[in-house]
Amino acid sequence: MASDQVNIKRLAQELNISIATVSKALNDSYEISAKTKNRVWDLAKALNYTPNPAASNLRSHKTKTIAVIIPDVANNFFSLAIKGIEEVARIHGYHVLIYQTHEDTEMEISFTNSLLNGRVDGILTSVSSNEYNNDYYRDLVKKVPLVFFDRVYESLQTFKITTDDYESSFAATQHLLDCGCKKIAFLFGLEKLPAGRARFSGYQDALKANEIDFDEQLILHYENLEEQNVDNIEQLFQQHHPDGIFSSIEEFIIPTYLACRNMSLSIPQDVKVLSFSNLSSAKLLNPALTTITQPAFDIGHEAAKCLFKILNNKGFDDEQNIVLKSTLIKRTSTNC
Amino acid sequence: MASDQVNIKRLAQELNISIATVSKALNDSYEISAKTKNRVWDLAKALNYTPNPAASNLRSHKTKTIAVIIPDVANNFFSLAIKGIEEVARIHGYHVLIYQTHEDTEMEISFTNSLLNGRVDGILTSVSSNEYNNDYYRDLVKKVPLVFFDRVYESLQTFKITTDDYESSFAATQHLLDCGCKKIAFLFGLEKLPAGRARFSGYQDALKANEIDFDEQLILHYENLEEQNVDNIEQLFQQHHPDGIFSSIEEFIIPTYLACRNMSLSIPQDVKVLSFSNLSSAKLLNPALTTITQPAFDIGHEAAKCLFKILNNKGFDDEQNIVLKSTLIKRTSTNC
DNA sequence: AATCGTAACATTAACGTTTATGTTACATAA
DNA sequence: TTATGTAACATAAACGTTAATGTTACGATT
Repeated sequence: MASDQVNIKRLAQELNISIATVSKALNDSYEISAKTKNRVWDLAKALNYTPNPAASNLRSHKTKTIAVIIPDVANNFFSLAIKGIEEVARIHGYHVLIYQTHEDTEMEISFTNSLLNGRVDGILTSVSSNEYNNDYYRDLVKKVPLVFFDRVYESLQTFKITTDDYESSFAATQHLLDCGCKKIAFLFGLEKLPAGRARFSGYQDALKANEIDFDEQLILHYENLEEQNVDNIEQLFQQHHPDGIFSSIEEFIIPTYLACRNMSLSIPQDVKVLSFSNLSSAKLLNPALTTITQPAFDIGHEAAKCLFKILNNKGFDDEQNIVLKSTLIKRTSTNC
Repeated sequence: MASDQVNIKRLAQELNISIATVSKALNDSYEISAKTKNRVWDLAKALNYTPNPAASNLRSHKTKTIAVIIPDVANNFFSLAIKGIEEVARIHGYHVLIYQTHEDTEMEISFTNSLLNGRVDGILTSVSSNEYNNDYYRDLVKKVPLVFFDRVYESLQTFKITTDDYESSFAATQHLLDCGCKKIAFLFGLEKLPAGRARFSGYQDALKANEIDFDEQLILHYENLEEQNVDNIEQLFQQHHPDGIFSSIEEFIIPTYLACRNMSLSIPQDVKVLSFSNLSSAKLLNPALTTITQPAFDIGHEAAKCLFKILNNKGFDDEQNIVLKSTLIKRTSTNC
């Protein structure tokens, strides 16, 4: 585009040395004398040389690129996680590719497969909720360095970064019970995934620990349409009169508040509400919402660090589960 | 990793034809007979062949990759924009690289420069707020297909996707005036960028149109610390008693609500508040917040479409400004 | 029948690196 | 002295594509 592209051949010609020497000098090889290295470095800087990534990748099988595969970018949790990932990648001089699956396992697999031809050095993924597809990943982890975060598959030979879903869910349920709730509805999301099931178990076990019978009727499953969720929640109230709402995913918050508003139920007087959430404005809601907040940024940070650990050690038959703690932030919506 | 890598050489051997024929068949060249193409395609599918991106890129100078450079991923506006970009990219079979500048122009330029060696086919960018650096981009747009969105530099020979900042700002100010406000404070962000200045002008001109004197004292500049902003807003109230707040960036919302809460000012009785924002929970705030909402997803969508227009036409000395409309959503925070 | 055009392939040279394998010159060891 | 080791470079072969150029066979044209 500008004048002739500057590559190592050009540098070699100008310095009257071989291109191999230039390459090794640029890579700071021990084979090259300090004097020659400096000549190369100086000229490279003067001519504003940057190596061609395609050529380098083709030859060395290193791409300096990782991929992040997630359900949705426009989500408080995932955008924070990406932020964490991106920071670690930048420190390592790596590039970050983003793919959105829209909770569609088929698309997830399609994206993943498109990365197996050497486009990336590794993959960070948070799996889709619409299906549980352990088999695919069982093979995949053998083919490419892969780290799961938050939404993981179990018993796979790789790194998994999660949060203490069970414990935080138990604690949150206990908090509702402590506030006097007797009939706590559970708004169920991520049902097919370990994360969702752990949250559900925490809820169930907290009830059991307090000798409260589990009531199937108080479980509401997530639908993709916001209005549908509002309707469902209203129906739940009309039929079963819960005095507490435990929302296991952020997507239920707006429907819950809208339903309460529609039915003139006041939070927390008539019903106490809490939810898993990374909503920064939770404290400004009407009323301020009690949340179980996952350390989204840290999860991304940690996941990326694990991936680079694999990339540096080569041996990616390592397995490790890292569990970070979520925080229960008590606010007005669960005031006693 | 698995068995021998499957490449076109392997396909050629198995089919007993030349690698050139395989390559052309895979690319559906007119030179190859239908029969041969089918043999190649069938075997390629059978062996699960996917072309090596590095080799293809090295030879053809096409990367099937675009870069998105933005200040921050964990931001409602930008994450929605990315979502729009990613969708268009997927339709075109392109990959998307993400870079965060953290509002730092130096990092922005560093990222951008690292992409000029053929790593991407084009760049989408929303520039940092900490500096106005037209010069750099004046050269850049000649070197690489580039599309600006939302935060643009003016008078550059390329595509720019923006929103009607001036008009929506004017309308929002008019709305506050219509609700009876006499002293409207302006919370100023993006001051160095055309977007921020247009919002400010819209505010000023609306005042002028209503024969209200502009008061420098009612302007508050954004600080990076949330608490600092809270303090500043409280001070603003104590010293100048505004009856309306026009926040030109989303980041002022929480500080504004907190300041009002701290000072026991009730919205909208004591002061009416509105803000530029893509906060999905705006309607659930206490009180529900009137917003000027930018079509973030559409902006990303449109920006990506423009970039692909450039990539397909080759001629990227085209210039075009596309202006999308923001929406003023009136809610309780500006009730009369 | 000789010529030409062209469909359908093959040969081969890139693209810009990295790296395995030479090749020197010179210091050191035997 | 000769052999040996090694520092510091050069040569050349990959990596897996694409594309410019060659080749062949065969039907159409004159």
